[in-house]
Amino acid sequence: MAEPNTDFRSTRDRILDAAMNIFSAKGFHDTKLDEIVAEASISKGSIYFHFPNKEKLFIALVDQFADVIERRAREAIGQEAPGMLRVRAALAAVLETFGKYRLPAKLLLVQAVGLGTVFERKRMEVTDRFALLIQTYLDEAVADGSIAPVNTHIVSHAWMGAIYSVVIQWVYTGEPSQDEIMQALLPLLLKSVGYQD
Amino acid sequence: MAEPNTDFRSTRDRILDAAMNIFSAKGFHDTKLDEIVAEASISKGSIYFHFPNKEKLFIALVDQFADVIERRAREAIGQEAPGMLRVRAALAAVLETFGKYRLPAKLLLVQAVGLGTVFERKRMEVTDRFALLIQTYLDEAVADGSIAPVNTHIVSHAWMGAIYSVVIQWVYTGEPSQDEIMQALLPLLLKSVGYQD
DNA sequence: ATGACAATACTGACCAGTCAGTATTGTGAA
DNA sequence: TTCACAATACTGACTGGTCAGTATTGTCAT
Repeated sequence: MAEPNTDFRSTRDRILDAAMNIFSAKGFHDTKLDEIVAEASISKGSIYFHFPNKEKLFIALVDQFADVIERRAREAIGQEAPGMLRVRAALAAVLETFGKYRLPAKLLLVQAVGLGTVFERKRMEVTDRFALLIQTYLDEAVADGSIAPVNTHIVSHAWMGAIYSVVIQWVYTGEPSQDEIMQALLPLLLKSVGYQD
Repeated sequence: MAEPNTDFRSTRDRILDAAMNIFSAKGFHDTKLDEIVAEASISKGSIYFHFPNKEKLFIALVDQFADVIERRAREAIGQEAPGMLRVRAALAAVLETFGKYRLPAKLLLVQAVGLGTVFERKRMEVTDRFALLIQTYLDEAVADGSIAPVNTHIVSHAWMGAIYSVVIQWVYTGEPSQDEIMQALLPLLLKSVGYQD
């Protein structure tokens, strides 16, 4: 009865892949588990073997991607001297990572918004995690005199929002290109705290 | 049989009020029409007398608020001389309006995101409307030399995102205060295009 | 033969939307 | 001013499709 498994990825990974494709395209509520089943060529029972429910499956995807972004940002930072260069490197890493992973970006920035309270908490947690990362290094830059004092809490959230919205725009329309974004957005953000390359 | 109507607002307005309260708190999918019915003290049929379906009711609220914001921004602009002062006035007006209307702000910036294609189009339409407004006056400011040339398309979207995300943060936590936002965010945005008060 | 994993048919709670009927208000003819 | 009728506004019990989650049985590697 069971087809021989000609696809050597584990069932769990195939579920995650298919779920990413469909969730990111159609959103949480408009995605039927049966669609994921079809796309992944697995069985519905398998989903419930690997994940407790639809919600947790979705959140697993969000967490997965949030981890990737944060790891990349931290790696980029690690190679830079303290101060504003670190902030710059982190921003560039985040932008690059969003650019490299369109679907996860859309999942996190669009599809994970506006679902009930449970998801909202998760999304705030992720957003705050990034904002705090930025804020930390901004504070550092203020402390060592790279930039003049600013409300780093507001700045970090404003930056996140700016990045999010330009990335979302790009995810939907493909415009502006990643290059343009990098060349226009990065200086814009840095200038906003009075820093010039 | 019918209770005497001691509430003189029209039924339609009561539906809109209740819908705003509940949609903005719980999101589209987690809001049951029966909850709106209870909150508004009307009948389910009335909703369908005044609105074709749940989706259109939600969108009516979004449109209503988008109109308010745009009108206020245009009013603020009308009283300013051309150039960067107009941009500044529009930003201030938008921020102030978001501040004054917490629930609609949350509806538009959070609850209207990540619902399927229909809503997404509406949300992009609204966002683009604002972004274009800003972009127009930014272009004006570039033309008359108030600021140096920039990619006004990216700038306007980045600004929208920055405003959105700080406002969302404020909607959820009440922090930072509107005053702080005004005093930190406005200069930040203006500085990002090289303009000093 | 046992346990990990997979396939499929099935269930039932849920809830948007319906509709036949009632109430209220408006109109205009006698 | 009153009655007949119409148009509009509102009611709430009911329905039917949907889909997350489950039960059951099957398979295969060790």
